[in-house]
Amino acid sequence: MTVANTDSRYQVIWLIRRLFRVMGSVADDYLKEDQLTAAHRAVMEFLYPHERLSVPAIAGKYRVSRQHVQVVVNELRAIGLIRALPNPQHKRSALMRLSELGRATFEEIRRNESALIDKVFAELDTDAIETTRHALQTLLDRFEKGSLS
Amino acid sequence: MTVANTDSRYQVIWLIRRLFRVMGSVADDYLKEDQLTAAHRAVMEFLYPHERLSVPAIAGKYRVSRQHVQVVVNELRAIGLIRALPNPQHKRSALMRLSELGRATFEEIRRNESALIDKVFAELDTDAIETTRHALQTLLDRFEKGSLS
DNA sequence: AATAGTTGACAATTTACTTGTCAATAATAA
DNA sequence: TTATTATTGACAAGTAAATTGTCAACTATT
Repeated sequence: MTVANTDSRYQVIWLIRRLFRVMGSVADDYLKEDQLTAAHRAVMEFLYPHERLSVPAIAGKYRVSRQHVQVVVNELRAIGLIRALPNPQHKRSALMRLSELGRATFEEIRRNESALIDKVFAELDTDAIETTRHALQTLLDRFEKGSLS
Repeated sequence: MTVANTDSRYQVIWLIRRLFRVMGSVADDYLKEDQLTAAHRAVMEFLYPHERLSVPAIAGKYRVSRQHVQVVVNELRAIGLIRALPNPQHKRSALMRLSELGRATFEEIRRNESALIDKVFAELDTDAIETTRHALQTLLDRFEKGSLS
């Protein structure tokens, strides 16, 4: 036998790559309406559930360099989507949270995404989606645990 | 209600993004051993099942610019992983296929990936994986059909 | 034969980051 | 307390993987 034949597991990995690419191009279209990038959106995603996080904390969660998150956060502050709160734990490192405008903008982004999600998930039933979600979460846990040890 | 609460469908999308990121950093590690990039690997993937494709044909499948594929293909030819065959349909645009070395190299890459796949999929049973594969394939079809219309 | 489209090559640009450095501030150990 | 070490924000430079633009050589269409 040469190589494990293209089994379902391998295809899952390949599909994730393809999906990311095609999703990226679709998602960027409606983000551009607000002059935002995927990185802006990702930071807002972390802050949306009423989180107050410092820049280094976001970088830790997003697994991206602190300096890059700093730039993205500064841009979001400059256009008023994020506000800084004093950090009782640390005088230099303020906590970030979404402004009212930021929440509204993110919710608008989510509404656009929801419409798209309704379309692309239309053929799949609840059980299949939940199984998929659980499988992907398991994979992510394994990748993160395994690759960083 | 403000925005659809983070349901499974939404999490599936989010997980695909996260997985792509973490997979990329892992995958690049073993590709580097052969001095290859993800783009080289992707082109080889298209050619592996004994396909003979012109550069524009690969670009169409990979959904990447023709010019970029051209560069990647040229590099693969330069290091002997790909060979050009005359194209009966088109004199200028040769058909590309993996060389023996190319096939062997790609199979080696696959073996490395298989070892990793065994680890990360260990906790998931066959049914869950197949359900996930089918769901992701459906999503990809929908995204590709929907976004380009 | 004339015109329009495709292809390979090359260059410039863009995007989304990383890495490096520095001074200011904070945390920790003596 | 003081000395030392680590963290943070700001800025700069570099990088990888792509895109877009252009051109001449070919190929297809009418």
